[in-house]
Amino acid sequence: MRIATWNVNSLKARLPRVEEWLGYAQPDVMCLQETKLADTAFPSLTFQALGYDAAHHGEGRWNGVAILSRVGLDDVVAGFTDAHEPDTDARLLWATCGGVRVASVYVPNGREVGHDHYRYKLDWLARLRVHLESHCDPARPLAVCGDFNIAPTDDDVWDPAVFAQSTHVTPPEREALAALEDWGLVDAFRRHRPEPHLYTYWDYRAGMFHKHKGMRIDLILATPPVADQVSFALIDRQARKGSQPSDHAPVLVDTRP
DNA sequence: ATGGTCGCGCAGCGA
Repeated sequence: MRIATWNVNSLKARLPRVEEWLGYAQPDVMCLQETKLADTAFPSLTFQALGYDAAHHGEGRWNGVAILSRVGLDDVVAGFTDAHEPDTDARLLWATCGGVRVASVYVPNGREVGHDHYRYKLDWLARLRVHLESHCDPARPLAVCGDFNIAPTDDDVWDPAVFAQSTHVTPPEREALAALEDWGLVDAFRRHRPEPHLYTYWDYRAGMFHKHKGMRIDLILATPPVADQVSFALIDRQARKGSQPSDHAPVLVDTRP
């Protein structure tokens, strides 16, 4: 099974590129983030015509996550299901696809260290960990895919010195990510591709993509029943090139049957 | 890097 994730930075703006990508990459499950669409504007029929069932959790101008699947799409749940206030943002969607519980996640950016949004980011990640503890089992197939807005290690940024004291690399953020791994998730791409300086995001500004100055912040975190079966892993840099690209590239992993 | 571009939506914010 091929599982992919892509922060598309507006599905309306990116639909032609997404259709093109589905055509040549042929994922079985595709998680999308930053669709920036209301549910009523989500192009379900376009994906249906390409052979994909789809679920979307959106709010309109910002955020928005989706899961496309051609191996079944069941038990769809949007957001957290706990006793706390519902998340103000559309950042989390669950579905079961081909026997794998899948989450499409768009972790808050954090904006600045010390900002209210930075606290929201850390709280959001802690809440995700609690959700895993209460709803999921690390012994069963699970893949949490999306834009985590965290570079797990200094190997995942082009110049750690530039990012010192910045969001995406701070110890509290990395510890929050490590807490997910402590529960039982494995960075499936990294396990298969250990070499440093492989990125999934490059700022549109200043020709950062062409200078190879990026960050690896889009992750596929999977439990061992999935992660142990990965046979291939790729960041598709081609998708970051050409006309009207997202500022993120898709990430995919293949698992053995 | 903190200039430099996008997307949204029509000013300026968020990333």
